[in-house]
Amino acid sequence: MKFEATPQEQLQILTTGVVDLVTREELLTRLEKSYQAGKPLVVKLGADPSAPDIHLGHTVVLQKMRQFQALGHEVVFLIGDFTGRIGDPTGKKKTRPALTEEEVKANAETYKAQIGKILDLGRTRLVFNSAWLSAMTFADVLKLTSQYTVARMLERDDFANRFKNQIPISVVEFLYPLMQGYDSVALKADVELGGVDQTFNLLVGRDLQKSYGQAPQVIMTLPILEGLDGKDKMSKSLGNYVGINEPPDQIYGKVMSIPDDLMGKWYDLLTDLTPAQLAEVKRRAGTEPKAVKMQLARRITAQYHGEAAGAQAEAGFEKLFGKTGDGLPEDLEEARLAAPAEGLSLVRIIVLAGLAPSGGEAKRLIQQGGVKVDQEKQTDQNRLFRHGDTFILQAGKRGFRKVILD
RNA sequence: GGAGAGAUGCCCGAGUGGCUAAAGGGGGCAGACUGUAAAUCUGUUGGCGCGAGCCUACGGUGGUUCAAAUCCACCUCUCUCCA
Repeated sequence: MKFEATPQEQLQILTTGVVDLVTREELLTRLEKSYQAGKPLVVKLGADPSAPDIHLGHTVVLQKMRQFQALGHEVVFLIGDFTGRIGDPTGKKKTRPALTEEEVKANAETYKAQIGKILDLGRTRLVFNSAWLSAMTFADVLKLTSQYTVARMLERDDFANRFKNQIPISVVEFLYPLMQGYDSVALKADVELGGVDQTFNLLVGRDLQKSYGQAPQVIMTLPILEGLDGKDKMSKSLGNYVGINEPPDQIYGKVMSIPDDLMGKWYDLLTDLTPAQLAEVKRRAGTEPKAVKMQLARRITAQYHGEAAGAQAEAGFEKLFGKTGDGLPEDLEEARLAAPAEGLSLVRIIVLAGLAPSGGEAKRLIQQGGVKVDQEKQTDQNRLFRHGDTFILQAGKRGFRKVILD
């Protein structure tokens, strides 16, 4: 194949926004060779098979993948199903259950549907590491483990800290980086991408490739995106994430709720503004933070749902929270509930409508003044509603339902 | 293999026989204030029940007791020191 961009141009594009690059020279050399031979580079990205919800944090790396792809390289999306199938003992009590083959497949499909919003699926290779890992014999594993020392393993921050603080480290955990590194060997990866927290694992891949007689992969790490709380990295388990599959209103609203200090970074990592535009945005952030944040929310929403949806989400937001709005969301989710003859209490309705996980929680919401029916604050948790009643129920800041009692 | 320490609610952590659904902190949620921001203040934070109350819960199992997170036995797991 032929490449449009010269190696130098490619290098320029690919290295922007990258935290660590090991090494720049190697990358350039590979790009040159690939350019001359008309042979695309193999670019690897690994994914956890058990958490198929792609969120904005993942997109930082995926966007880099797309750049490689757009330049004509071969991107490989690797699903680490092997570890998923074995189960993960590190979680102590809640030992992650081993995923079945069906679950892995289902998750892979979910991934596909989502990464398709960013990558060109037709030119993305989807692979499972069980393909080679499950075929390894114990002797193969020993050979693999003999390539690394405990001291080197303990270089990883995570391990070093736990070791120092006397927190258990399972021996299998030492195998994970080796497995991940071996994936690079199996794929003959030219480049591996990951978040900065993956640096150690990516470096292991380099070492192993050398051990197995391959040229070591170039590694590129990208910044970690903080989640909605502005403190921790965005992750599903912390609940501070924005999934790219979420409805427009959700995405818009969630983005609006991030701390101001985070706006700059989100602009950097999640939008494709030019450096000049970014500078302008950051300058304005100090004086008109709300407008700048709304623009951010709109842009991000539009990326996954289109411009129209972005604009609509913004209008909905204004209606809901703006000074001129009526405090109601644009699209109310309906909850049709079957009402018995004696009626249904407010508490039950809140639970049945899915606005609270338990009756106790619903009562709390009412007691704390967080529940409204048709915009009126409710104080009687036992208030009865009957067959035929229709009203707008609000529980908490964000929970709205149009309730219809049949 | 030997000796010792430990396992408590989402997390950290107090609690050594009843007053303990379990102090305190963090986090979460709600309210006030705002820009669904931050900061601050207040409240709340196992489940069921309108309620009296009932159920579940302090690593696991069994036991002592009118009564156990607390005492005993065994088990599981973790850490430390020695070998």
